[in-house]
Amino acid sequence: MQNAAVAKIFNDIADYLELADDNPFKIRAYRRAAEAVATHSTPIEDAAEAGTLLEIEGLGQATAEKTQEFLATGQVRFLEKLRDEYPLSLLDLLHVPNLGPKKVKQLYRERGISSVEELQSALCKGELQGLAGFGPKTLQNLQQGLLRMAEMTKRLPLGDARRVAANLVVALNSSADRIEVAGSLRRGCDTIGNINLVAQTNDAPSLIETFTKLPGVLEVGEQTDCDASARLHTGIEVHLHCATPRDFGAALFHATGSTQHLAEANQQAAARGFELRCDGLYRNDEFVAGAPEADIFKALNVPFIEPELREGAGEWEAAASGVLPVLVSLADIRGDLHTHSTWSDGTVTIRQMATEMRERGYSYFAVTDHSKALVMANGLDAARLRAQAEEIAAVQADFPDLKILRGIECDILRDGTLDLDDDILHELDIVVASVHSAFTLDEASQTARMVRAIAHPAVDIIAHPTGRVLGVRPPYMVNVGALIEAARDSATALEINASERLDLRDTHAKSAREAGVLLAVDSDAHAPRMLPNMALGVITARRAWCESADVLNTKSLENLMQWLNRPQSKPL
DNA sequence: GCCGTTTTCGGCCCGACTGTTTTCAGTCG
Repeated sequence: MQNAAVAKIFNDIADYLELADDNPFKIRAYRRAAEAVATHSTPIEDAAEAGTLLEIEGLGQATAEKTQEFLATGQVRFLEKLRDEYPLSLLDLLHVPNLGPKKVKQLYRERGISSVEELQSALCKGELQGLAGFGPKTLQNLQQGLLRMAEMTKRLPLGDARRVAANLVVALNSSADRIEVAGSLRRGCDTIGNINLVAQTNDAPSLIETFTKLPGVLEVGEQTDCDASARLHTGIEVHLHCATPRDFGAALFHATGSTQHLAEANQQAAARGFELRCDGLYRNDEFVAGAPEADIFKALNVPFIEPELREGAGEWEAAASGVLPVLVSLADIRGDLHTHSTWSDGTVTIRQMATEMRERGYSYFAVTDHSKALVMANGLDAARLRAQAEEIAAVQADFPDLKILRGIECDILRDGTLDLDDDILHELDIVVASVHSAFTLDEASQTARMVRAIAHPAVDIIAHPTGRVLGVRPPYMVNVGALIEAARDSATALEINASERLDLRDTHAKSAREAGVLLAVDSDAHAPRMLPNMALGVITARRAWCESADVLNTKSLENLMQWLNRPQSKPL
């Protein structure tokens, strides 16, 4: 499957054209082509072979030919020519926050800066002082941008890490009896520093050799008889630990962590007269349990603690006193309350989305396109929103078992008022409200703004409440505690946005749940390929100790409709 | 560069914000 490789070609071309200050619509066309290829559900080489590339929306004559050329020769001459003009490392500079194509080009032309490292060095040495357009504030912003980028690129977002790990497991599966993902990835942390794998095998040396020779491996680190580390081309480090059938469960338990959870596990074991070693649970030097992992909990006479709870945050006490939550699972999710269509910036029609939702087995979903303030996303005003109602009704007629809720993702304006008038909001089945502007307000203003929106009687859900995008943007400054209080007082749900954000994050979601605030786990899908992200949101909800009843969209349609018509205690 | 049609050209993605200016360029969503 070459879709990702072809998409990268088009994105690189778009980056280069941006540097060259080319026609912005041409650049957009390449980005669209990249998106179209990346989200194409079958291998692009199949379409190329069948001669149906032009049938893919977003691909035209030029991009189809370049796709063919890449598949045939492994390169695209047009891109090679662009590469001759600018060094490859220049593209990395485009990803520095606060740095766009114009300034990247200026830095390259006037200071010879062609990489992130060179920019860092020039900033440190004060070499950019006096450069036109680079005043003190800009230099400070660049310094902060570099810091943010360094922090973000060190860790992989959960979704990306899961894909990398899944590929590794597939690649190694035939060489081992069994392979499991462990570490922070198994616990479902929002970002992952390194990937831990535990394998069951009787031939560790040969598995380790296979592992270190995988095509994605950039450099091999330390090795022992049963452990190996390697850095992948993507920069992420992978640890492989080999265990025997006898101690596989203990190895998985230890590799899963967290450090705090393991420290408490040792205390718990000791208190019961056991000793927890790397290869199993012992009593008086006698092996008691080592596999499966669940046997260790059984021997300690506590219920199994789900990996998402293993953070040393009270899970051992809860287990010992029999009050561990029955965590929400993906199977509990009955619908998706935050999705987009071609009416705003989604890639598929309401009908196509409905088909996807039915395939996922949902009983309902909400069409929540952007509101008019988000001009770039072609946000809807009241007139278009009313026109959309007709299309929803028409599609609904063909989907008797799937309720399509009429909704909006309404912008919360700078002063906390909503982007649309009350009369149109009250016509809708569901109102999701969120912030897409003025991220730099101070904490008090941002909090007041959002609290005002939360208290609005028409608002049902606050989407991505802290505004972060994993690996892209940190949260804005806001008092989450105050948001939770306001949400509780007005019976407003807070979202765990499952795509690219994981916002609310686990700890905040836990506080919300403890305060009695309902959480909505939503995909915020702009394309069908984003629907499976729901799993990431559910993992985050599990890390927040959520049971099914804590999550709004586990409700049956009937109960959901009842909740949407709830009386809100606080008037505006 | 893609797309749709009024069909081989013209429209497509625009406004807010910031920092640097002294009337606006660059970046971002």
